[in-house]
Parts: sequence; structure tokens; C-alpha cells
Amino acid sequence: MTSLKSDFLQILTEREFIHQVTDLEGLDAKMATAEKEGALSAYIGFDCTGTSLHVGSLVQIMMLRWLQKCGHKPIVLLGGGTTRIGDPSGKDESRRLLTDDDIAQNMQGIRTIFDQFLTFGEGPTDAALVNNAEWLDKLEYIDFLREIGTHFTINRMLTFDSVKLRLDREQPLTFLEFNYMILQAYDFMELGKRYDCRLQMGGSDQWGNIVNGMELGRRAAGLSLFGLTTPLITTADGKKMGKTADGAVWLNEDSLPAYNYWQFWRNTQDADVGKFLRLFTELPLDEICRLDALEGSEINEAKIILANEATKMCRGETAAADAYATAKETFERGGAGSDLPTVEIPEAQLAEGLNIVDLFLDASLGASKGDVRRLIKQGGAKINDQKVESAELVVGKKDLADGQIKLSAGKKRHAIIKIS
RNA sequence: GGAGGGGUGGCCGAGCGGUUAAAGGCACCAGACUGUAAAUCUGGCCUCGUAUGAGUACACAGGUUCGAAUCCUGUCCCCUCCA
Repeated sequence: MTSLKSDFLQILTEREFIHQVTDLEGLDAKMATAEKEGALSAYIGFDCTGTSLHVGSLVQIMMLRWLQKCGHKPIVLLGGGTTRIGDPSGKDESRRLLTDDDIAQNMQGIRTIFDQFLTFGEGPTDAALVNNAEWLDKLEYIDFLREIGTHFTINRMLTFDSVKLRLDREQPLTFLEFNYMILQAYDFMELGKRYDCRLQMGGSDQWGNIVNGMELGRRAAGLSLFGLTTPLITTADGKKMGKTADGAVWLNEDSLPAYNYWQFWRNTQDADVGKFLRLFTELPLDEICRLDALEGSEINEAKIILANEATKMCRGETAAADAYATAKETFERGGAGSDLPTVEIPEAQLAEGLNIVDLFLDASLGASKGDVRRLIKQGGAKINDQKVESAELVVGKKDLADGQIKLSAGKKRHAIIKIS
């Protein structure tokens, strides 16, 4: 592999962040100069379709973080404007339109995530958070068409995957959605003009959109722009990363408690440990190399480090430490750590006695009564680490140990019952 | 506009009058083995009931029949071919 002159691209390459780059040498030269003489600005756009982002966006966020570390300026572009349209890329049907209130609320949630990963401010390498509604909402239709629309041919737009997918399947693609790519291209140009932003990064599905933006920037504003995409991150068994059966792995504490976030990383399969350490932690590569080489049960050490590092970055030092302590207490000593999900029930109710099945349901350790009964029948239900033998069991105050009751469903799911 | 095919459980997909809560696969849950891996094996996987059982369910609404996912009628949606 050729060695790169810029720290940023060197790191990204070594850690396997890069899928495609429009002009690697050109960009490398530019970044290398910028690293000596002043920051280069680069941006990644994020949709505001939910109140949080999930692990799928973490690769992009990590790139922005590295960018900042290497002395450049990361720009987080929130799609306050474009989310009003909805990106058709990779979707075979239209999404329902979000209301402006939804979008505003989603932006609020997403913003807090970036505060964890980046340093914002006014300085040359401080991150900036920009909302594309700032310029998109103000567009005048005819002016826009004359200024921007002339640079796009329908012939070319029809060749884009996002469009082709719909047309091939005879799924409707509305004119509204058809415009998405133009607006994203316009974003890039606008950021180039306003913030001297030269590089757009994104997932591999954004390649087309990014290239469009570069071309528009060149034609309409004479800017020389660059694009870079990351590969789609999959797990060793070929699944899209970050989607578990219970749903997405969210980055916001409100959507997913730190303990669960930690557990997600801790449960990484062996084959993915090295890859994840490279992408989602900032440990030095030789350290990662050492950890990745661990075999047998020793690799668990690497998984713990992965979980600690990833959680620290996303949720902060304390949250990571608590999650780790709880995991240690629960799994290594068979106790009950304080970070486990806790449910409070009134003292009177417990004094009367509660059926074990209902208790499990209250603690969200089962989907239905039948589900909990099955669990008990198969020997997966435990109360204070004692196997529950019968679904008839009535739980009362006598079961309190240290003022709480520990329930377990299988080896990994635990909950604490406390008196309110 | 014309002709044909189809809509089944989280997904894929069999069934085409009774033995069908519905084969098989995937996903998921538990157990065993382990390392809170992976792979494998075992059991489970609509709801309620300890259970014999009951209630819902095969796009939707009606009908035929002792009995319907299976037959008929209407409605909605999808696909393929022709114009």
C-alpha cells in the first residue's frame, strides 16, 4: 500500500474506513498541506428521521472525530431541510413525510450525540453544526431551477441507482423525492461557498449524491471538491451491523441505556473484534493488533476493552465504568450490579404476594404470560439466582435480598425489582 | 383498456373442503457444550388457562356447507403479458 502524506487519510486507510475516494492523491496532497498550514473543512450529512442515530452512523461519526484530531474542521450537516423530502437511496418505497415538529424534535436528540464525540466552537478546528434548512428553506423555485437545474440532465439522473431501483420495480418515485439528489448536491456547493468545505464523506450508498455535489460545485461555483465513502460495515456472518432483533443499537442514552450499549459491544463475535477495535476505538494499532491476536477465552479481554472504549466515547467515562462494574458484578460474581434495569413496585403489593409470571412481565423479561411460562418450563428463569421451578410461585417480602430481588431470564438478561 | 397469476404466522414459503394453530426454511428465545464468542445439538416459538381446553388467525366484507386458508360473490392491493 502506498503511504499517504496526510495523517488523516493515513489513519483512515490503516483502520479500513475507506471504500472509495474520488481523487486520493489530490485529496492527500491538499490535506497534508492543510495539516501544516491550517484546517481543511469536511462534512457529513445526517438525516433527521429519528430522535437518535444508531451504531450504523458511528463509522461516519468516528471519521469526523479523526478529522478533528488531525487538525481539520468537521462540519456536521443536519438535514433539517432535506429530511422534509426524504432520501430515496436504498429504499424501495417512499417514507411517510415527517412533520416539521417531528424534525425539530429529532434534531434536538441527534445534536446531543455529537457533543459527545466532537468539540464544537468558533476556533479553526472546532466542529460546526449546520442545518441545511438554513438555505434550502429560502430557495426561490424559478431562480433555483435556472441556477442549479440547468446543470442536471434528466438523462443522467435516471441512471442513478436510487432512481433506477424504483423504476425497475415499478415503484412510484415522486417528483419530490426525485429532487433529493439535487438538493444534496446543492448542500455540498453551499458548504463549499460558506465554509470553504472541500470534502464530503458518507456511506457507500451516498457515492452518487456526493459525486453530484462535486460536479455541481465545479460547474456552478468553480470549486474543486472531493468525496470519500466508507464501506458498508457488516458483521462476520454477513449482517448489517447494529441491527439486532430487538431493534437498532441507539447512540442516545434515552433510547438505549449505557449498560445495554456496553453489552452490545461486549457481545461482539470473535471474528469482528479486530475490525471493530480499528473502527470504533482510538487505541493505537499495535495495541489492537495484540488484542486481535488473542485466542480462546482470552479474547474476552479484548471485548471488554472494546466495550469500555466504545461506551466511554459515546456515553462518557462514568457511564462506561458503571456499565463495566455492573457487568463484572453480574457475570463474574453472579451478583447484581446497580446498572441493571430496575423496576419499582409498591411495598403493599409485594406484601400481598405477586405471581412470578406477572413479576417477569413487569420487568420486561418476557413478551407474554405464555412466553414467561415457557421460559420457566425450560429452566431459564431465575429469582435471586435460584431456578424458578414453577409458574405458580408467589413472590413476597421474604424474597427480598438486600432490599431487592434479582430476576434473570437466561444467562444474559437480568432485572432488579425494588420497593418504591 | 384486454388476458392471466397472486395476497398464508416477524420474514420466505407449502397447503387448495375435514386428520390444519396451518409442512419446511430463516430470524428469535431457552437448555447443553463453552468464553456473556462462533459452530453444533436439544427443546420452544399467536393469546388466555396448571391442564383436558378455549379464543382469535391464512388481504377485507359477505355467502355456500354439518365443516372453509381451501368453494362462491363483492371490495382493496400486488405481479406478469398484450395494446
